[in-house]
Amino acid sequence: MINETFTELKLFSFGNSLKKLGEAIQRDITEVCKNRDSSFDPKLFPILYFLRKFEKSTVQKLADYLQITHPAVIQILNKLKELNLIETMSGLQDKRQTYSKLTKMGEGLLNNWHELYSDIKNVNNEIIEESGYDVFNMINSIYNLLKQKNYKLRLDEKVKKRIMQQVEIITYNKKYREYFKQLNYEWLEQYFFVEHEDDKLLNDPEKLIIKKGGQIFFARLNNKIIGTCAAIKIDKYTYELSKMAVTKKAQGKQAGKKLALSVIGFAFSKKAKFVTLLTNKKLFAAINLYKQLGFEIEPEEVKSNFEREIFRMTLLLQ
Amino acid sequence: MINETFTELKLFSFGNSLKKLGEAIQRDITEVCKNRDSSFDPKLFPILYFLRKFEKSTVQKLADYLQITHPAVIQILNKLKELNLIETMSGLQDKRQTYSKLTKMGEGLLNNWHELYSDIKNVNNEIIEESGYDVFNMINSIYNLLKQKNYKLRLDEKVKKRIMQQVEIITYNKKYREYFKQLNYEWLEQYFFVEHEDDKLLNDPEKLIIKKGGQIFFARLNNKIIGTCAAIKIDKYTYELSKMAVTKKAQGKQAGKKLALSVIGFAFSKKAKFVTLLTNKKLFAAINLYKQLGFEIEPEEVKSNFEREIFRMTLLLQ
DNA sequence: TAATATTATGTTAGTACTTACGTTTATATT
DNA sequence: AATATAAACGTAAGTACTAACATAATATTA
Repeated sequence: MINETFTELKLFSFGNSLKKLGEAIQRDITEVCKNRDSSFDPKLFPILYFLRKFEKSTVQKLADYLQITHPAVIQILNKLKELNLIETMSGLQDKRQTYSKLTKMGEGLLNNWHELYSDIKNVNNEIIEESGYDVFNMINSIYNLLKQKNYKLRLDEKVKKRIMQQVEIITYNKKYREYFKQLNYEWLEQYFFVEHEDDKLLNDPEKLIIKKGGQIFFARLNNKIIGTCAAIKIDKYTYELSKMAVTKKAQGKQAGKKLALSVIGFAFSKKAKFVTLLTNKKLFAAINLYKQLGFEIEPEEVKSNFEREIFRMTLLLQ
Repeated sequence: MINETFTELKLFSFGNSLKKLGEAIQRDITEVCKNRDSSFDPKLFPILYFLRKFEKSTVQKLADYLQITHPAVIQILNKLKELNLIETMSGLQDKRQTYSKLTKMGEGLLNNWHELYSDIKNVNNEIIEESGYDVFNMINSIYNLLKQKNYKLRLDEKVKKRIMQQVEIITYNKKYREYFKQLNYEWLEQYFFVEHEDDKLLNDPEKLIIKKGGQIFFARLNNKIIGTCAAIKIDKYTYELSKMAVTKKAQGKQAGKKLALSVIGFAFSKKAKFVTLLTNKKLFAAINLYKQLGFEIEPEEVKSNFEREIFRMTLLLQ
């Protein structure tokens, strides 16, 4: 029972599991090294090794190749300096740089350490081989996966998808009429102001939208109506996506996308050829959504009787 | 060129590589969570989750199942307490224990977090699946390998084997005669004192050992003689392993084992049936070595003319 | 039953990093 | 040439742990 819990949690914190395993191994190595005569410190080794191979190096170069931050490098370099294993000098051409190189003592120590270093490598190799897993390729492939598409993006996608699944779309029903008006008022008052034309439509949607062959959709999340959108019939071939409004509290939950998709679906089911809409230049998020769904901006800007800087977008249904 | 260096170092510090990968993933998760509305802290989650499932728990139980140390648990519990997410009470039967359980607020928060928790699990799962590696089994199998035979043991074996390979064994030669005496004096003076009987043998090994069909072996490491041991012929079937001495500076380098093996090999090549020796109760390390090589303690303790608490061990050659 | 060992928790200090920020120098842009 | 921007390094402080120690309660054993 407890093990099940643990397995579940492991998937949640598998980064931590990797970290802990790595730490356990490093701890063992450090402990073993400490108890040997020449007090080999495995933490210091990689930098010394690198300096032997390349004679001298700047801080940044060490940080890059050891894949640690530059303060970490500096802290190790300071220790090495205290132990007289390296010496540092500032760069000749570029005075910002600090070059480090091994002292005679450092080289000597490195030679002493070399055999223990090999032994440790052999033990690690033995463990990896015995485990039967290609640990290095695993590490690399996970690194690369995260480089291609970072964690944030992956999680954002998952969250959006989940929320979208939770949002239900329902069609018009008298008892929701007030929501149609309220949501649109909230939206209009936020961005513009409510005009007579709007008012008429919002107060009698049944007559002006439904009875004329259109439809009104509502988005529901946890039994609360959070958004609405209308499909208004223009002619046999054309429906207008209009009166899209999502309450501010529920933004980012993909309700708009789902509502728009419902309108498109409705038009398609009526065998229409076009879905068209009017939108305003400043509604960036909405415009992006429409583009994502395949709407294209009409070349000629339209002057409407609403006092807004608006233009038309149209989707061609196959 | 640099990449080669890096690959070599990676094998040396593969524990660190694992650790860094794990850290990178955890950092991403923590960052994403911080930027969400309800400031979900992934570090706090496992304990809350565990407490919901089991209602209450002691510190130790949490530490065991989360595989962290108890101070780590306490530090997280303190944070949870500050946030009023848990409350603690000391155990009723066992007053040493401290039980923690969720508050109403903790439960509520956990419910809020639950969906994001699932999303994170899904992302992790996605990454693991995309990588194509069975990461969890890998982690487990490495843990188990280290449980079966810990790192220290593995490394000790490697070091011993390497050093043993470096120690050469050579047979008697006039120019080494002084070493035979010196090394034994050093050893005798450390543990006992040099007696007349010893002195005779050490001063004329050629006459008293070699000419009587025995042999004297020397252990050489980096062109320095570090140990010696004699095979003294007792009769046609029996050789005595005697005058084993390894300089203190070179102890732990398996020279003793290699010398003993040389004596056994010598006796075997002479078609002997027994190798026997006298040793003292207080020489634990030596006794262990002899046991390891197959020597068995003779049941009756022997009174020798040396003033020591000694007994005989014998190896039966097949 | 007293002495000793073990267990459960708490505390402190250390470790091996990190992030955040500041300073100096170099490079690009206007 | 003046100025903005960026890079390299250094420092300080934080983080998420650990090891080591201390203390009190409980269990075991002579």
